[in-house]
Amino acid sequence: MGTRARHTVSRRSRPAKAPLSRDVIVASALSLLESDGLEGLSLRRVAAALDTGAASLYVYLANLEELYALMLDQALAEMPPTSGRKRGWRDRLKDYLASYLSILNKRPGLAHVAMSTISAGPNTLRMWEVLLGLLEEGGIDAEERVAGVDMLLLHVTAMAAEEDNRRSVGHDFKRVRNALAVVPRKDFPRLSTLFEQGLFSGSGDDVAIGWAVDVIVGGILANKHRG
Amino acid sequence: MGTRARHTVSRRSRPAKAPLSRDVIVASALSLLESDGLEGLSLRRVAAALDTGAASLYVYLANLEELYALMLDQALAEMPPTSGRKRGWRDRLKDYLASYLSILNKRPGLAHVAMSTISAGPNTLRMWEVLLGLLEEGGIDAEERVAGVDMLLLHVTAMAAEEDNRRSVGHDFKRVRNALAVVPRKDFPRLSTLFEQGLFSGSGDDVAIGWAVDVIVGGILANKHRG
DNA sequence: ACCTGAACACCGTTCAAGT
DNA sequence: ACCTGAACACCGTTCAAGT
Repeated sequence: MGTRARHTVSRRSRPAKAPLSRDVIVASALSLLESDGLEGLSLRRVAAALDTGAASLYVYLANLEELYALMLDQALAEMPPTSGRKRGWRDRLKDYLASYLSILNKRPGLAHVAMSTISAGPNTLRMWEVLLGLLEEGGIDAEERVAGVDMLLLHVTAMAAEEDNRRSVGHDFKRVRNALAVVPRKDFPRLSTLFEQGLFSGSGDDVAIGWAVDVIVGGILANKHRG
Repeated sequence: MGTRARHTVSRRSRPAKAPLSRDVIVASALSLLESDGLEGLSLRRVAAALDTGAASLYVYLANLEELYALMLDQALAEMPPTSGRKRGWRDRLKDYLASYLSILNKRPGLAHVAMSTISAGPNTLRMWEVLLGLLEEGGIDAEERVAGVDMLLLHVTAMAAEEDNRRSVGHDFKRVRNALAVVPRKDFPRLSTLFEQGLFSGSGDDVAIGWAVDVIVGGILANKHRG
């Protein structure tokens, strides 16, 4: 084993040891989330991936909650700058929210993080700004714009969280189907009829989001026209 | 120490020792949730409240996840049998969903449980049945009834979860307000304008639920009339 | 200022052993 | 069949001690 071999080994095993920073921590956490899901994510594991101990992270983070908020905002960096095409504002709104949905769905558990965290990071604010602009373009009043964006984001986030459940529990979903199949017609006439007609597919996908956005936007507009 | 004293003490300290059952466990867990919130709830603590060890619970529960589902369904036992008054189906729908919201809001953390659990318990099914009936009364088609109930429940649950956050983090919410107050007008013109107009109150309460239900129901009806 | 090992106060779940 | 103590494999967070 000559000098060359020793040299190579030392370079490989300690490449300046990734100097640790908020960004590095958040990136590492997101990649852990993507590969192992929310159950596989912990401060200890993030630290281990960064070749250090969990205590070291507390120089950059107040707590786990803060890491969650940073992760969410970082993930939202992938949002398109604005929905490029011309078309109608309503279609662009649908596309934009579909982007949001797919960002959440790409990382198992991030939707749940989004449900329990309030981010005020730059990318989150930009998303709000874009959505407010789209509703403004649609001629929706200021007050209803705020409530509308809140409602749209809440709904898409919740849809993503539900989709997450469907994926992660897997056969628990089958348990629900079985429970429905056995439901007594006497007590639950509507449920059993609808089940027979195969109307409990468990949607939650790309189709469902378009429908939901249409319902919410259509509902806001309809409310306006009624006073 | 005579016989009498010994007798009394043994009665007091071990009143037949609460013979342990699914129902007892779930009731104990719900009361723990109500008093200490979700962070104060654990299998070990439920077991301790029942004067036993955590391992004993596994005779009645497969795991924590199952306890969550049982808790949710048990809490839903409080739902009114149906919204009693005559009035319109739409108002009764609003009241019914307001009941659901308040059941979730009474127990801090239950909304988050509801977001990550799929219950097929009797009380959950009854709630679905009632909601399906109300939308049927409203003349909404079968397919849209299912999607509509799903959407309504998802939304109210998500609202409750958000409300939960607002309460439990408390000053974190203030942090968001501060972040909004400082937002650069150049990059976020709409956000800063709306903030100045005081339109970020953080609603989420009884008013908001009526509005949201109106939007969703109105949206479903509006969609129908467009084809 | 930044990093760390060790400790603290917890978790859910399993399992061998008891009744 | 039901219950249990102890153990296993984890957590987030703190803190004294190092550089």
